[in-house]
Amino acid sequence: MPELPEVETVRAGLDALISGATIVSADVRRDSCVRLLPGGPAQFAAMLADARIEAVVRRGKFLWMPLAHGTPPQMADAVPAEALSAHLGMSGQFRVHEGAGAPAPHPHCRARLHLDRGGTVLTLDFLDQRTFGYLHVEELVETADARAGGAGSALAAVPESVAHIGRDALDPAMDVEAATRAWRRGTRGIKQVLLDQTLVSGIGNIYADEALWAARVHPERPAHAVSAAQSRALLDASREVMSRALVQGGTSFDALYVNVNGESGYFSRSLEAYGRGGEPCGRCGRPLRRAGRSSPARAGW
DNA sequence: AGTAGCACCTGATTGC
DNA sequence: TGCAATCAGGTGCTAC
Repeated sequence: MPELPEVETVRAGLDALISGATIVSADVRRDSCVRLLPGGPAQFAAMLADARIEAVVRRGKFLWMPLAHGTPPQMADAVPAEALSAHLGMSGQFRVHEGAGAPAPHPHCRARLHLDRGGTVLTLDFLDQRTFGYLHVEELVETADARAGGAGSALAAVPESVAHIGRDALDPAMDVEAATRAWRRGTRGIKQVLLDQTLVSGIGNIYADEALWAARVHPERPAHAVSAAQSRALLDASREVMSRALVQGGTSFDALYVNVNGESGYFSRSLEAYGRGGEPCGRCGRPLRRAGRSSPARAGW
């Protein structure tokens, strides 16, 4: 499943291939992959036509591409007000084909965008087997934390649907003290809190389990019973394991095949906890016990 | 306000 | 063999 490292791999791949390209047309092959607009998929396609993709940006697991329309003389100070946003859900993928004669759309292809990058024909397919992902065209809005962002963040605005999402674990502008303080409020199990994208974004089921294992904190421990030191250890562990995954995801990446398949195992050999219920713990050798719903397991903390 | 629970959807796997 | 139940999982909405 795509979590922060997988989505960042996709973002970097897309950015290299389609930034600066103009959208010629959009072909929505399954209406429900486009978020509700008053005019439906037709409006979606109309809003994209002739727009130029300025960049590919990410916060947590959310992706978006600020759009510029037309080429007015005063373009220099024109700030994109709109973006094509995307969420990969559980199974979303982007694939780019360069040149004319793109292959027939895959059965899971939900939308196909035709692009032009300086005269080169590009085909951008959005694939999504389980259909939890989506595409959307929406306004960019300023958020308080975007304005307060310190050094390192170029983010000035985020799509409306991302406004409630917290800065992600690898964002240099994230406020560590505020984040760990927020984590320790409330009665929910700490794993639930790690998965709450409004506090710190980007952490999903896999990396939550890995961080909990590394920091030796039980996933069902009430958040208020987690110490400040443990909370910082959890954040550090999340960053560390996601950084390692990102390096591996980034290396095995083919320029024209933007890989998003989080299950494809490039990092799975390194996992200590996720999906390992019943297997021996890498620290103590005792079997890992499943904890909670579909949570992996834990032993030896 | 904070939290639990469910809906959303499809393909693979398991059970009868 | 064939069909039905189960699972997987991120997000967003509703209800308590």
